[in-house]
Amino acid sequence: MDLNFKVIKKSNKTMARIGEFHTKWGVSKTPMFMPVGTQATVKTLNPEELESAKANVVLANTYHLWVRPGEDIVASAGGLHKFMNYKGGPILTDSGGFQVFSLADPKNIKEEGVYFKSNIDGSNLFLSPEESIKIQNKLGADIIMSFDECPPYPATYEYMKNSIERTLRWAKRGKEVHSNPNQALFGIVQGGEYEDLRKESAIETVKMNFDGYSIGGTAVGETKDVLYKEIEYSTKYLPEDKVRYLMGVGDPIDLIEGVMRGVDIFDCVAPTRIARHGNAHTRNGKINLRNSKYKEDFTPLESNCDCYACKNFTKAYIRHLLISEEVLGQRLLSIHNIRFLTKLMEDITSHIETDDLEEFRNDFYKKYYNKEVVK
RNA sequence: GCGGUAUUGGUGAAGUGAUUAACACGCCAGAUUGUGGCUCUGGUAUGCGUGGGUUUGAUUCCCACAUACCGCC
Repeated sequence: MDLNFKVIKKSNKTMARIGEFHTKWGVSKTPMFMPVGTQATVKTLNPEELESAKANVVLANTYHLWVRPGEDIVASAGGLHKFMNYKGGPILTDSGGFQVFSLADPKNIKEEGVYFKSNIDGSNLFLSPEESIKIQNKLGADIIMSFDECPPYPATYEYMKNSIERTLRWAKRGKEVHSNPNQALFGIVQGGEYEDLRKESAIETVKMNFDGYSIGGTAVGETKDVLYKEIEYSTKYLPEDKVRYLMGVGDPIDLIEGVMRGVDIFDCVAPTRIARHGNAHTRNGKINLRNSKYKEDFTPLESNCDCYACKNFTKAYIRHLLISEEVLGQRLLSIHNIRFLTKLMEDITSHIETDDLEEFRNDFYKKYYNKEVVK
């Protein structure tokens, strides 16, 4: 399915752009951050809370839903949206590629697919590109991903070359079996830190004419310099009129840098994971609410934030909840962190409008890290 | 009043006549990037009830005192 992506405004200074795409859930505006709901739920949050944090697209994971409860059960429920009662926007499913590679022994990555062990009971499982797409067809998300290999970092040039070529063959195999016309299918660019491989991967993937393009294999341990180059090496060879999705990146500064390099959408577990571990993003940096200095701090996480947590609760209370292991603490921080990133994307958008995103970046960086941008 | 037992960090406790007093919890701090994770990694008693004594050396042995608990009158 075509997402009818349109670029509304382009920066004259960077590759940043404002755009929108369309699904039956309406218009989705980019640049956008998508929270992750691996097991058909954004951990600790209900759909109303997601909407209150201005989430639009949410992610779910093919691997997890395949092993439990199984794609047939989700299909019987009427698809992911009905199963999880999410009406706030589109759902995107990851192919399972990333999970499989964290569970598989590298030598069990074969041409036909990947052999690995279940994280639940250790049983032997096999996932192929065709199977991944078929599962995603049944799960019924609006946007689905090709089954790719997410190579480790660092990987040798030889390894990476073989890997991207296999990922290209897998993309083709997946596309051939894709049978749900209501779903947009994305291809995934790989190639690690090697420009020529990113280029080859991008060009060959684009030739297959997907509904959008993902940039994968990033944020796997490389430095930020390398990450930004990987993004550039990829977006450079991707078409203007298709959505570009940088997978797994969610550090606030990386979102800005990504947009400046032409990325439209991002996802990341970080805002919800760090929330569950007691951390909150603020414009003045990340803070750990478990720290004793917040014991008597009766101010909100951020005084100018419009999220439910900031409008109703204090740091001292949230700290108390976290220390007492009350789940509301994790929930309030999750709401705040998601809203922090969706608000960041709104600010990025307005600075593309005024075409001064670099200044915004510098200012944000200075406040968040309490230092000047290096370079 | 007499007898017995006990007294180790914020808590529950282990332990030995002698290099850094175990472990757990708590507390303090850090990590976390297509979620195998309410997870992981660090730090946390200049001190073993108080005062004496024995000894080369005592938290560990002895004495007194204090406190607590349990018996008995």
